[in-house]
Amino acid sequence: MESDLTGLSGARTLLDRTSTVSRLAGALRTRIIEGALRPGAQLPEHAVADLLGVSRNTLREAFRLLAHEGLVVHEPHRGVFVRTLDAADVRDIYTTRRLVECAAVRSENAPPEAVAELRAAVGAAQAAVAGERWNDVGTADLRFHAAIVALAGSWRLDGLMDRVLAELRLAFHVLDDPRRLHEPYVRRNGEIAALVEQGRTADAADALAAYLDDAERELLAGIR
Amino acid sequence: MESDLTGLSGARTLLDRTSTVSRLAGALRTRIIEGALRPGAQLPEHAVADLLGVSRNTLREAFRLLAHEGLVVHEPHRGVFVRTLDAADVRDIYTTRRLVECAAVRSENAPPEAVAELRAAVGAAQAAVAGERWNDVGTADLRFHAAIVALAGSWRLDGLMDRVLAELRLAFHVLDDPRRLHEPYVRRNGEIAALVEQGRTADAADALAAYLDDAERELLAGIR
DNA sequence: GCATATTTGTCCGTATGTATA
DNA sequence: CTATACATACGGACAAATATG
Repeated sequence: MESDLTGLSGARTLLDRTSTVSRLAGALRTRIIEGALRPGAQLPEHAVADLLGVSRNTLREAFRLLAHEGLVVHEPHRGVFVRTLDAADVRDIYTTRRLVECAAVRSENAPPEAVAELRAAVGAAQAAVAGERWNDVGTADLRFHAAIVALAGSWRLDGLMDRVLAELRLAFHVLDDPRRLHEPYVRRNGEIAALVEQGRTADAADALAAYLDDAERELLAGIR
Repeated sequence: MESDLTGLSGARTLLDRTSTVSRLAGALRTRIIEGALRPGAQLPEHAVADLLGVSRNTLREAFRLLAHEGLVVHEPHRGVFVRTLDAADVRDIYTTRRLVECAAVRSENAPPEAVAELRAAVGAAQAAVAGERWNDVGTADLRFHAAIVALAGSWRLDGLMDRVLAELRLAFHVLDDPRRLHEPYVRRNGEIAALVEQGRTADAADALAAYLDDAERELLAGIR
């Protein structure tokens, strides 16, 4: 198994204030979801602790958090690895997304902030597409879907789904063409946002279900 | 990934192969869920580590897991405390439950095991009521609702909701009368199970929604 | 299949900072 | 305000498991 730590260079400056474990987990989480640390890469305790200037004990606490989030896997006596999602994981994530997102979009009295956030996420995605910043397109896409979940008005549900969507980014990183993955969905996000704004929640739920089916199919095809 | 086909993995082997941190977290989780450690109680590192015969570093790793599950709260430089749920938490949990459980019960091709588990949970609850083991009644109740979620067929969703239901037990422990809390719901669980078995999923979802509304109301009244 | 090196798992001691009586 | 207790974080140690030659 490879032990590629290139995504950790220059990390030291990010670790300045607040709790060391939180900052450590945050720094690793950012590098994982942005793809700097690729799925399958091992994170040896000694090497990572030295690189980031923390003790092994502190690093292990951060690893526990990330393992609990599903971003890394802890293999006993073997070490910590960036999670690699398989086809079953992708199917499972989309089963969860279909259930939660389609139910959330039907919510009766959705928070106005969440509706506004929908529109904002669509705008960010369009801007990212115009600038050909494909990683940002993916970020805006997931931001849109986090806003969909927020329509339900439960911050607990928001937190749960944030983690599921973060996991999903692990699947993005094993694909070759980031453009083909996200670009067609930006338009569909806009259509769903419009339906929500018009109060046509049932239509929005149908559009969302079709969206998720297509996205799952394409992702599964890309994963092989 | 673990495929143990030997059938020889007895308790000793199992204990040896699980990490101290996992067992530690499990022990603490059990004590919190069962109410032996009451909401608001502090868990001083040194005392708990000595009591359970582990090092503080190991204990801190377990604390990180439990904090991530929401069973304890980590207050900077003050320590970890068993979580105390307020009314907003209860409302939030029930918003999540309503969305997820009512959607799950409508699932088209639910796994047969989950349907069987529904019936088994109802039986366990009835037996616990007969034996006046009120804590077990609560356990069986949550087991029933975990089975409801399992109808959706996503083990990721199962894990998310398991944690939400575990959190909910924290609210039970601040109430006085455990009997009045759970007993009336055992019958309603049985009715919901019957509706699911008959394929009347829409009726089951309605009954479930009414159940959750009542339970939330009663819990909020008890919390004051 | 064996011996060795590496890494993880766990523990301890300690220095420092923070909150509280 | 001082004193005390506790959390935070570090570094070193050693056994056990795993990887390597």
